[in-house]
Amino acid sequence: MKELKLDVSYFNLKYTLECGQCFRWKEIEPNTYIGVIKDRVLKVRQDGNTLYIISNKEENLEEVVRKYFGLDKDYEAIEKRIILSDEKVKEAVSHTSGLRHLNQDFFETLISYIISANNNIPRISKSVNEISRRYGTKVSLDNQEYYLFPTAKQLKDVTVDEYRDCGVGFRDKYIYDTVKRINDGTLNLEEINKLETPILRKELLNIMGVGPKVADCIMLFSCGRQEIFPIDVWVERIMKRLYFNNDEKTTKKQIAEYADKHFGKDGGIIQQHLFYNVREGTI
DNA sequence: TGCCAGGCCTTCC
DNA sequence: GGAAGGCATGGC
Repeated sequence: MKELKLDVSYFNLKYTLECGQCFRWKEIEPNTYIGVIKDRVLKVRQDGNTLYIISNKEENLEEVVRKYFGLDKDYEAIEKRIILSDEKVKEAVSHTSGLRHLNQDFFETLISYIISANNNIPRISKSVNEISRRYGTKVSLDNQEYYLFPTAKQLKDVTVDEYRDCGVGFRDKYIYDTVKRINDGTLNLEEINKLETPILRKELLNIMGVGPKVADCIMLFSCGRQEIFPIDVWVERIMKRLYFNNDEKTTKKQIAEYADKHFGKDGGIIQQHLFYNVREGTI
């Protein structure tokens, strides 16, 4: 099996894969992760400024990896720009330089973030993995078996109760309804992905189980809308503390307006740095 | 035991 | 359009 070797800079594999944006990567040894993406399984190791990658599928491997990890995006410029926002952002980025947005599959991200509502990351991972194990295509790497996240078509006969058995809880009916809409054509992800952000957001909000926070995560992590600033309980907490004098009465709307005004088009990546740091206790 | 987790839906005003 | 309550489930 051929190993792909790529030079990177302003890239940190650990921060990128452990910042909560993805649910299907596992660290098997320090700086080495195995994960399943859209159509293949990858083993990725970072050693300094080099990535070493093997996959069960070598076709277009470099292209797929570059796109998934955003390797062609100028993160040097992005980081140098965002640390000028203010001292708090600068402090956060100093702990998590190299954190990048992934470009994930739209459908998988949609379902994963429906599952994320009022949930915790380990359990989200468990549910997504279980849905994949039951209904996804089997692939193998290094004599180990993995499962791709299923397509909507592969899920077309799955019942509400069967989703419940995957550990998704009350979100079972939302997943069922979403899959059904995709299969009957009333929801077309490729089409809505072409829409301008405010209209795309509206379309996502029409999906059962998708509210403002989930819609924002989907747009940021799988639709390339880098200005989006999702506000979950962690981000709400840290924003209140850093920018609103810990005032309990601060609303999400005020936080969103602050982020839009001060972080602008870099909102998404700043949010990721804040999220990672507040959960680690480093800010 | 009770609270929390990358919130959302329904109901009611 | 905004506030309150319910919601599956596992970890702490």
